[in-house]
Parts: sequence; C-alpha cells; structure tokens
Amino acid sequence: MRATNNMTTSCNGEEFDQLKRGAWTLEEDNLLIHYINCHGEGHWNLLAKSAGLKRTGKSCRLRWLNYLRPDTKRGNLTPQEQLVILQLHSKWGNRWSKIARHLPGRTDNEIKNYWRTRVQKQARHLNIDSSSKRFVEALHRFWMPRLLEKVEQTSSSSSSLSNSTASTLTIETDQNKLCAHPQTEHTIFTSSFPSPQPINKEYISSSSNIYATDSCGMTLSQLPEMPQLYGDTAGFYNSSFQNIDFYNVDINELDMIDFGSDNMSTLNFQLADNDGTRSGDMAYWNMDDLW
DNA sequence: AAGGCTTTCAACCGCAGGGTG
DNA sequence: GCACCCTGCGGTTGAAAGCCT
Repeated sequence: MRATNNMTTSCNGEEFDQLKRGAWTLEEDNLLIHYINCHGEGHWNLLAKSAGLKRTGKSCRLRWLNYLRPDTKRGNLTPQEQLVILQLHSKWGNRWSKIARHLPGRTDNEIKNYWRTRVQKQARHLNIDSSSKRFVEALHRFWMPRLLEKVEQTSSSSSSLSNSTASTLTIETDQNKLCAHPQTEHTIFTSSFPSPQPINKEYISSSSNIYATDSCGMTLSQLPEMPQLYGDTAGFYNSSFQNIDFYNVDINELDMIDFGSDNMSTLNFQLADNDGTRSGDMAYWNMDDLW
C-alpha cells in the first residue's frame, strides 16, 4: 500500500498523528462492523471516533462500502456483469459509481479496477487508445459477442443465472452458437445483415415489448437498422450468414450507444484465431484475459 | 530456488458539490 | 454571501500475489 501500517507521522496536530493508514486489520473490521450494526451508516467522522477507530471518516466509509458491507459481492465479474459494464461505459464513460448502481453488490472501485486492468490492457495490446471510437467499436464487435457467448454457456450450464443477475440481464438464446468459427463475422447493430428466411418463428415478450425471433433466422424487416432500445431491453444480434441470434439484454435505464452516422458495417473487423494469429484487419484480441 | 517483472486491487488523495449555521 | 464540514467521486498509488526466466 502507498501508506504504511504505521501511525501517521505528520505534524498536523496530535490527533492527526494518531491516525492509522494502510491495510485494515481484522480487529478494525470487527469494530467497524459492530458499530454500524448498532448505529447504522453515515456521519463517518463521528463514527470513526465513536467506534474507537484511529481512521479518518473517509477511510471508514471506503472500507465499509468497498469491502465490509454484507451485500458486497466478491470474486470475478461474471460475463453478464462485464457486458453491462462495457455497455454503460460506452454511454457514460468513467462514471464508475453510476455504472456500479446497475451492478448490485459491485462497487465503483471494483468496476474501475476492472476497466483499468482488463479493458485498458486489451486496448494496449491492440495499440488503440481505450478512449477512442475505434476501440469502442472493437469492444462492440468482438468483445461483447464473446461475452454473450459466455453468457449463453453460463446460462445453459447453470439455471441460477436469472436469480443472480435478473435485475440487469435477461438473455434469450437459441441453439446457434456465437463465435463457433474463428472466421465467423460477428455483427452487432449494423444494417448489413444477410437475409435468412424465417423458420419456426416465435415471439419473446419482455417488459412491454414483443420481439420476433426464431431459432434459425430472423426476418430482416423485423430488425432495427441501428442500435435501439426496446423499453428496458437492448438488442444484440449475431450474424453468421446462415443464422442470426437475438439476445435481449435487459438493462435498466440503458440507452444504446450513439454511433452517429459512422457506418460500422463498413469496418472490416474479424476475430482472431484462438492461437492469436491475425485474422482480417483486427490484431490479436486476447479473449482469454477476460474471464 | 531465486530474483525480477507484471498484474491486481485495496486504500489513499484531491477535488467538487451539497448542507448548515 | 461566506465559511466550514461532510460525503461522494474519479484518479492514482504501491504492497502483495502471481508469473516468468
């Protein structure tokens, strides 16, 4: 840690001199938890003193919110959560706390760390500025389809998906697999879909909207030409020339990214093979880092 | 096994905004 | 309007853990 576990040796007064910094001990954690259980959160400076913690109110607040709070989730972000982060970051930028509100149990700090360690790492690998439009496009074209694939795998192997992330995501899938082939071109929100004939059409109802989909294809006239929101549901499409999958990603208050007039379909990104060889125009995109 | 390098993430910092007297 | 305090936010840091040679 930047600060040591020693007491602060600054000369800003005796009280300040006694303030402890750095990693929290189990004893301090217990003190904080016990005090908040008895008296509740808030008034952090007073809380720090009353609880007998030689910490600043800020430090107590941070420790509680980021680590000790009972509903704090630990462990790796799920693909669903990553998907939400990518989407919301596209819309809001580095508004970590705002993004965190859409991920129950996750903190702004955790999301910020995820972005800096995982997402920006990918940008460095690709030699693209992580804040550039090109990188945002790459995210939407390659990363997110792979996340959706992961979501599908997760949902098929675990029926608890809807319980754990129902507030942020509901995923509709069919038997078609995303990214089944390294040369498969994945298209999200473009106007250049091929035209498969609809077979076994079924309807998916979500919130106040009804979507037409089918297990093998979708009538193009039913697809939006650009990113759109359907009430609380964002649509994701995967094109593999023969099949189109439709995913509903239910994200409260989520607006789709405005890609402006720049036609993404003119960009020719393709996924790299799993061994990291280049495929098409896109340099190596290391998906193994993401999970 | 050991040393160096890289990555992760808990914790800190400065600043801004809101509330209060 | 001003000063002060509290809270929350985003950026940054650095110890610990993991990885590599």
